[in-house]
Amino acid sequence: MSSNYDVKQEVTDKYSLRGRVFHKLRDDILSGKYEENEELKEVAIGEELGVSRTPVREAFRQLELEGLIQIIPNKGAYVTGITEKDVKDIYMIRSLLEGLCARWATEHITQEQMEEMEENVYLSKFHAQKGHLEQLAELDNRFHDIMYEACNSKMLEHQLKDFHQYVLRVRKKTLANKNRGPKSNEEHEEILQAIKDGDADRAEQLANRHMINAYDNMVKNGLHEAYHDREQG
Amino acid sequence: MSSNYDVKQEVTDKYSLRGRVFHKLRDDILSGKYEENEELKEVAIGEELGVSRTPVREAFRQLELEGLIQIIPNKGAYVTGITEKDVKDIYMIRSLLEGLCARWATEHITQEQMEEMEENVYLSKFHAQKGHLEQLAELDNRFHDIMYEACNSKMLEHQLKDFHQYVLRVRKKTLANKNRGPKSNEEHEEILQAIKDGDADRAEQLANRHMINAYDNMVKNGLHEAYHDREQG
DNA sequence: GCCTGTATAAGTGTATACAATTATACCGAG
DNA sequence: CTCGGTATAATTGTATACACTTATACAGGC
Repeated sequence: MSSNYDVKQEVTDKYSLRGRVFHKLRDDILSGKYEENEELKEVAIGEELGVSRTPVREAFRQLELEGLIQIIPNKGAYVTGITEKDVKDIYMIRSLLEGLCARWATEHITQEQMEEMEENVYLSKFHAQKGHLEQLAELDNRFHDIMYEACNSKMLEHQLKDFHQYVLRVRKKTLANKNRGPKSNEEHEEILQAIKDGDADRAEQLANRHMINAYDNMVKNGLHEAYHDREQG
Repeated sequence: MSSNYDVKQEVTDKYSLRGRVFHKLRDDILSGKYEENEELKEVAIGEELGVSRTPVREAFRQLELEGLIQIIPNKGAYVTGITEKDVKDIYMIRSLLEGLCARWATEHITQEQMEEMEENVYLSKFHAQKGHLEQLAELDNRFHDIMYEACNSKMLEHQLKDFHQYVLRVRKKTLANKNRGPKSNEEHEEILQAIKDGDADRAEQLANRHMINAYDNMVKNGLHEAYHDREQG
């Protein structure tokens, strides 16, 4: 677990060399600039970004914590691969935790958060009709973030954000699917309704199902091609 | 997600300075040598262990990932506090994940793992009768570790081990309670039986309940005194 | 007395030099 | 040609020096 429990710190991070290296490398890994299992060399990265090895090394330690690279002592840092099974496991785990999150959110959500969720769902409908996939993805992320905050548990929030980060690499592919966007938003609306009704059981169940549906959809639409020949035992 | 997905690395870690600093500091924090919110200074730690600041700094980054310290840029590293609510949240989250773990373990456990579990339960009975709390705690940990391995998901295993690590500081207190030891082992036996029967639903439910019981017991017996006046908003 | 600003000290951030480890290339023996 | 070993290079690990940021103390103005 790793990482930053404090949002403010992440901001501050951007102003330190280590922070900048960290964010740059993370973006590059998530965007697929580096191949899986590709070795990251300290000097090469350092020269590329115009910094010395020290901040690079420290950024590596952070990336390892985020699970994006694996550091083998005296050997090197390698971009971690996610197997299909890993993705599946994460979605199953997330399914449970998103459910718990929805339950707690039902009990602790503020008026303000509720309103932002409503706005989110409303806006999503519009962009879904127009086929604006980019905005739809953005709103989808935000919907979940609001719920993470609303659950009033920084432990759970942190966990879910970590997982979300982790599957981001894969998630792009599934959001490019035109059918899922609208369907996903319908489910958001149902979850929101349950929260508004104060029905924690139903909210949990729906959020649970929402994740499983997202996974099922992803499997049907291209997870395999995204990970064709990179599986490991 | 803080940390090491590879066991071999942890071993290797012990032979590097950074690794040694990391393990030493972790043990010290978990054993309560440092107060909550105490500041860890790079030079002081370095001098104490006879190393320079570099490995200390890198160890800090790892500890931050494990959630044991919080690093504030340009200020310092502070031992993180766990509030009562954090502990409660973690146990609720663990309850779900231990349940999932038991379910998957039912589906994937090997003959060898099953036998070690049986031996574990059997031995625990003996030590429970004798009142050997130390051994009982050890076996309790091991029981869960076996299940984590048996679930055949390195993602879930990693999560659960992280959480376990996190509450270790608190857990000591609850295991010192004479009543819980035997009761806990009885529950282990039931879980094992469900796994043996191939009844995944029951295994999940029992493991679920097992965690909640552990938490309830802890609350009744001294969590409060361990965390009396250190809560935060 | 309190507030503010500046000087000093302490501590972290970064760069670099050196040590240790690991990978690579080359050469010789079989 | 292949296998093994050694020398060399490349890369990571660690220590240290310097830069920058933050905290502290003290002095002066109000």
